[in-house]
Amino acid sequence: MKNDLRALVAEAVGVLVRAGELPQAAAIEAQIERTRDPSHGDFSSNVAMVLAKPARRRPRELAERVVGALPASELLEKVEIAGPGFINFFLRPHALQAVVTRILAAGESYACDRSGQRGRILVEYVSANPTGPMHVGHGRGAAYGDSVCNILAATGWEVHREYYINDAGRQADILALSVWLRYLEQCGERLRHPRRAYPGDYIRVSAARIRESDGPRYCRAAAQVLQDLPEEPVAADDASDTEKADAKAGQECYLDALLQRARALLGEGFAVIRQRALADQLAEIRSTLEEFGVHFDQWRSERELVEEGYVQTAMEKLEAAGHVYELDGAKWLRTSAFGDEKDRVLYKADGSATYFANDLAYHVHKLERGFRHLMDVWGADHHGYIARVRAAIEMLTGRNDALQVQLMQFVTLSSGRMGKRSGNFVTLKELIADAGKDATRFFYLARSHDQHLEFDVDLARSQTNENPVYYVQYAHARICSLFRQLREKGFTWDEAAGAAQLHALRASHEQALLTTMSRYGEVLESASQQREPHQLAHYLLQLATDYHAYYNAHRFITAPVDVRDARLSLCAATRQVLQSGLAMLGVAAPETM
RNA sequence: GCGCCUGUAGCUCAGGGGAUAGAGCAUCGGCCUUCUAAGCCGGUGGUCGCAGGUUCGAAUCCUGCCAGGCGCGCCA
Repeated sequence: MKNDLRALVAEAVGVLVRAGELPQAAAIEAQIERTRDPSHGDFSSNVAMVLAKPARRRPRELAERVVGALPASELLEKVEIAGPGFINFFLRPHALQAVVTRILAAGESYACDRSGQRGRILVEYVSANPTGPMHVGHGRGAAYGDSVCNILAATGWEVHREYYINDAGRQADILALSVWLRYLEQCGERLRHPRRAYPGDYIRVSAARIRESDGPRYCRAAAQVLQDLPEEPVAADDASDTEKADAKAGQECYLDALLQRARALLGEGFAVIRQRALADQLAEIRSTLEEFGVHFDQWRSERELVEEGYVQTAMEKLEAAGHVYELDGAKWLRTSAFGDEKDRVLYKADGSATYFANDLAYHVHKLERGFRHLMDVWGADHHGYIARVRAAIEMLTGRNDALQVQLMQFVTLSSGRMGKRSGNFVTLKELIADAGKDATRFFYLARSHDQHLEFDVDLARSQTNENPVYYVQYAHARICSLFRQLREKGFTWDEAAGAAQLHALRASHEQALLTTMSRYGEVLESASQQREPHQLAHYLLQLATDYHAYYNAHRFITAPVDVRDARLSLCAATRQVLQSGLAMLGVAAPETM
């Protein structure tokens, strides 16, 4: 509908351009917008005000000319010029009513384009390290990524959803070490758990599982483990910042020494423990995401990517292209030549690859698989990482527009629910168990991802009218209930009669509801282009508001026969849009509440 | 110090060049013998962080401050 009007205005402007009344290039600026105030019609255009200056004419006078050049359209009731030069379009009631027929005919595919003709896009999201349970920050990226994918897939994109498993590198080693040290504890050895090792109870669980299945095979005497190792440095509470930084660095060194010792004492056993520990964490992550209704087409292992040679190939190409140099024993990538603020290390002085080296190979591999568009969903703390990945992609493919990164701002929990001690944070699983999948997803998605999110746990878990997610779900359930009542009372909804009676839907509540429903496609498209599911969440709240108001103002089952079927058609169409929109957010549309 | 995000009603947030700035919660007052009151109707409440600038028009764009968050690793 918006596009129809845009075409009309463009045509009128074209006529004026050809008549020499407007400059050539001006036409592109024309905008059509929904009005805020119904007295301004359904849509308005600012074209006359925008073109006034280049045309050297007064806005209202120009508006007259544009309106005069407007082709006839059966969509329009009237066109008015108002305010400083707005052209306001009033739709004929029929144009609005027809949306009901279109929705009911299209069903769940209403306003959707599932052709995939816009191209293939690979969306990587969550990708939480399998070194512990998912927390509430990961949940935001999961809900966002999943919903954006739903929206993209409904607006012409062929979407591939991927989770990158960071199962190589130092963090995975530290996980393994942490599990092993707990395992030793459970074998009766007395060791102090390192401060920078993973502290959570889930580490003990993994350790116990290994002990149960493999027995004491990996047990070594504490004295042997700690032999010749220095004390772990500790900074006092009142230490200066530099002292604390020194202690932290020392603790990392201590951890590295322990890692080396673990490898020496365990041999192949260390890799076994690491794989077991990673598998445990990954299983926990998978089950959490399953509960959250988040699915992936592919889980891609960093370790496998390395083993399959993709990193090696990428590094050779970068070296061949002369982008790599050595300094202080490390291999560096000249990313600063491609917009990064400094060069980055690919291989550390100890010969091991950085996370960045593997990750850039992964991104290039994504492009090689035929995805022209890549989207990554990251926490805002990874902001500084964007430039180097873009730089690497550009070095290897010549493209600087391939990767779009969406940053999730931080999540905090309301009312002091944040766990204070590390390893004791609130997990996503706990949040879902507490507030429910639907409320959790809706709360995440109702806020712009650009905005720090204060998650109101008490509100999300409350089963009262204060909780906004129920407001939308209730509108859907209410309509379902209406049709149940209809059957119970021996009435039927005659859809054909409803279609023929649509002209009866002229009440202000009906007009408002019809207008909101006709916006669905525009909102979906905007949410898709902006990658902003929260637009859809807000739209659904508005749609529910319009429906509840309508429901309270009118009767349906007991309405006069000449309007009853039309009203029921309107209700059925509303239910369809609610259901489709909630599906985009991954929130259930219950039939009863 | 540099980079990114944010500052809008008491609280949580939409709106991100357009017409009198919106919603939910909170608060105050109405509406259930009739299809779910997890609902509806109405009232109170805002110098859009501050100061300049651009524009016919600025909460929105630009600059500078102020405040908060997050980064600035041979961690991932």
